[in-house]
Amino acid sequence: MVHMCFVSFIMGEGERIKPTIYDVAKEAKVSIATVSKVINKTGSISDPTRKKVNKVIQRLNYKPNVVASALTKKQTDTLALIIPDISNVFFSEISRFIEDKAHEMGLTLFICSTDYNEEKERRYIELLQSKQVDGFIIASGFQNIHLVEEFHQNNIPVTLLAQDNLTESFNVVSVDDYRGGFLAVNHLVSLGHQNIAVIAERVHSSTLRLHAYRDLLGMNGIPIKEENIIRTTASIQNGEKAMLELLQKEIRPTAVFAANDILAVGAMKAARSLGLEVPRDLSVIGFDNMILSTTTVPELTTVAQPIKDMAEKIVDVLIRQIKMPDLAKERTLFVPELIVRESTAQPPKFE
Amino acid sequence: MVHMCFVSFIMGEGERIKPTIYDVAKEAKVSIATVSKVINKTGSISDPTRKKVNKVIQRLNYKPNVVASALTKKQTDTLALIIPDISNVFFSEISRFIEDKAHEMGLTLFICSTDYNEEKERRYIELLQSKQVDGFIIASGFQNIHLVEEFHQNNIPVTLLAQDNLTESFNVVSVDDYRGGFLAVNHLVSLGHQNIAVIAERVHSSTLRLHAYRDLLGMNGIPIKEENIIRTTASIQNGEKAMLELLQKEIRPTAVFAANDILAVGAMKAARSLGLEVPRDLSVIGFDNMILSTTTVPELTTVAQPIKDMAEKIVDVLIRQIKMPDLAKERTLFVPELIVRESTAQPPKFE
DNA sequence: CCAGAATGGTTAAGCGCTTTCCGAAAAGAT
DNA sequence: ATCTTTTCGGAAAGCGCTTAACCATTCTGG
Repeated sequence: MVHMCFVSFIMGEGERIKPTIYDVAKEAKVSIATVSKVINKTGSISDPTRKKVNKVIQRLNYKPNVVASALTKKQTDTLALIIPDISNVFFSEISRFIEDKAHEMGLTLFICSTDYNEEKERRYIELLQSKQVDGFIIASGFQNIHLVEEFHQNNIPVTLLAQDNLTESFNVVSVDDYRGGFLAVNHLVSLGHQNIAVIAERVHSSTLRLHAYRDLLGMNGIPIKEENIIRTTASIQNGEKAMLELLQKEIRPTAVFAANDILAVGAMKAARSLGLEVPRDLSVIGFDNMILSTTTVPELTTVAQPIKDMAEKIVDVLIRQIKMPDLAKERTLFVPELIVRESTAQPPKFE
Repeated sequence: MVHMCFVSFIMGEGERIKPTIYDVAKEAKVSIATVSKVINKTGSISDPTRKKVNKVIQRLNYKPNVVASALTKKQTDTLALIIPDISNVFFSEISRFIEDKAHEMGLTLFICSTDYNEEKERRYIELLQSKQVDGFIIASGFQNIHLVEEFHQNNIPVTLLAQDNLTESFNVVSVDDYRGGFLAVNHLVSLGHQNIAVIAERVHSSTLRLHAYRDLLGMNGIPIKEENIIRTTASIQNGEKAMLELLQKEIRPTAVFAANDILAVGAMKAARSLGLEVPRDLSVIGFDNMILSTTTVPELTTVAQPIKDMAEKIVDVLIRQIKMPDLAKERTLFVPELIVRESTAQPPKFE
């Protein structure tokens, strides 16, 4: 008799209906409250009844319906991660670390790609609010920061990843972009480069990296030529196009600082297509230290972000904010690291 | 008076409480049933009341709680995508297409990385069942297919992506791996290669590609040397290691078929580290046509999968299965395409 | 031996929605 | 003018769970 399955589990077509907490309670001859308590390890339940209930749970293969529990607890244990594009390696790598950390903390993640598109941003944000996610992580590249401020004011927990905003105070974790830009350009300058171009994205973090570029050139008495600075969006093609344009100049740059590795790869392709050799004729430095930077020939010199640490930190910060909404907001800046590989060298000598 | 916000929306600390359907109903002086009907466009509601209700919804900035509606409708409009690793470009690219298609169909996606690890697979699957996802997409690389069979028998919709299984009948969409392997090896053979190595993953799809290799060599009267075949898992390092080993032989292969682009990139690195030039000394062909294959020097010849079409097809199939569970299962095979770039050439001539 | 404190378990309300069933009113048919 | 439909909207049950409040034991110490 022990393993008999009772009638309510068999339907017309032989379809199995999922057991509910009521079924478990009935089988174990206790109330649903008791079952709930053993599942959640709350209240005080004696050892015998706990075992009894657990046995029934096993036998019926009962899985609590967390939709129902989310409704009562007003908490879904679900986070939303909003990024521009999961197929961009930078975001997929960091997403992976965020997923792992979230999962470790018992949370599940919706990952949504918004393509730098305000309409998609709005649609996803509304949808995810409807889905009652417990908090949002907004990654760099989010366009309509105003949207975020909106629900920030409604006390919905948000943290910003590699993205800052001055009009409202958010929790943010980021790499120190200024410092990263500094490291990159300083590397080029100390190799002897004077004519350094920049290909940067049109996002805030790139702007900070660009500030470092200007300041550093200034500190070294190197004149800044605006036509050496191109802003675009991250893609290999765009990097290539930008570099082609930069190499078109009468006096062409001997080095280029690409604000991320994708653009750097494009730059290398452009150089190659013009018959230039990297790093002999052109030094290239990237940013992010993505897997890409080790697959190029020559391998790419770049600036690494500690994305695993950043990922874990941002989940921690978000969870803290969910639990204690009134805590003061904080910014955490991680320090980047220069990774010297093969794509940078001294500038060619002209007599 | 029009924009007055009523008391229940202001709490002690100035915190706003989300309005519920009751608040809308009260404000609009209708029943909650009516509000529900205008939101879902069900039942029959006169134009004036519909407008009235919508106006209140606007004013209160009401967003339906889909957790509650999921509980009553027993449907979460959420899908689970289980892959080995989102930071692997192949999976992040295909995930992106799946996300887009799912979103277009009104569904949200949980993307979960299981690292070829049975324990993680089990944990995620159980969690997601608890979260009441409407269906699963299981991508290639899933280890414990037995787990899947289990809930397949519980009538939980599952479709397999680029993964087949013979013991149970699932809906599957995949590329025609055998044909893809055929295209790749045939390309090498017709360039004149006789000594062709293979680096393959330990997954079913790679096995099929390997079958094509064997059959094709057989058809061309080329003897198959088992020591030319290495099986490993996908990573640049593993590709490199495998290639190094293959190049250690007395008579070394003149070409290698890597079962995916990641391994191919590793193979190219190995060749380069031994001072060999691709394709002059070694032809390399990959599989998948990932973005990686255009960033290498030389660019990688590979076999492309129509991943966008596959992604769209698989969510269509899954949705169909969710709606009509009793339909017969089907396999959809997409045909791959050879993309010739720079990494393959005729074998070196020896006199 | 009994008041008071633990301990172990139950009852019942309620989370925010969907949906069936029903009744009233309006519209059409005779 | 009366009867039948149709249209519109409401009442209420219920989805599967959590939790506050409560009650019944058993345990403790004076």
